[in-house]
Amino acid sequence: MQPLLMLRPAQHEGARVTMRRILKRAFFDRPTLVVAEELIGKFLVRERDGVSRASMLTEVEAYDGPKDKASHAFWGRTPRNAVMFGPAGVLYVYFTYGMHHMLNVTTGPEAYPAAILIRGVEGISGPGRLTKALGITRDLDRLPAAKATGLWFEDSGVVVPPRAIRRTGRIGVSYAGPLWSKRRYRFVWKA
DNA sequence: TAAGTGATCTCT
DNA sequence: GAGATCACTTAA
Repeated sequence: MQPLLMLRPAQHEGARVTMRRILKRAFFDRPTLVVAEELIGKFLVRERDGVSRASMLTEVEAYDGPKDKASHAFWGRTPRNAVMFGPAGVLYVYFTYGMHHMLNVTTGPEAYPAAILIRGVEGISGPGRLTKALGITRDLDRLPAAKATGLWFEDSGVVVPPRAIRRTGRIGVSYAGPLWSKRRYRFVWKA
């Protein structure tokens, strides 16, 4: 049986008292690709009006370092992307295509620009649809991923076998050239 | 396959 | 301020 079917968000609600393990900054303060792969199978928890919803992560993309041509940080620090240059475990939410909010979480050490784009959770695929479904806007930009923020990451207890995670090139970044767009920086839980 | 939408950034 | 661009979605 697939782990995906063994523990669903609804069941997590009942198990939280003994299982809650919010991912701390130290989890994100590691190499971006490592964090990205380990995020698969973790919970993304969104709390609004006292109601929390946990969604299991199924798809993420890494944007790693100043040399990553597909990264917002490649052209240097700007007001928008400054948070990528800061400490790990901070939310980076930006608006694009005139209609979509994109949710990212920063990784790696201070001054090293990197973040992970949250592309999908169980039942929702596509980064724009995800933020719309969970009510994520730029109000959350620059805030730490923590309970006080209303958005955080949590260990689920699910162990995703490495062979269940497919690595592919990143989506929509062909402008960065084949070297960077084809790098296997996208992690997808192949259920 | 292309329209839609608006913030962001790079020029003037 | 103008113009180009954009880590996307949807309808066709």
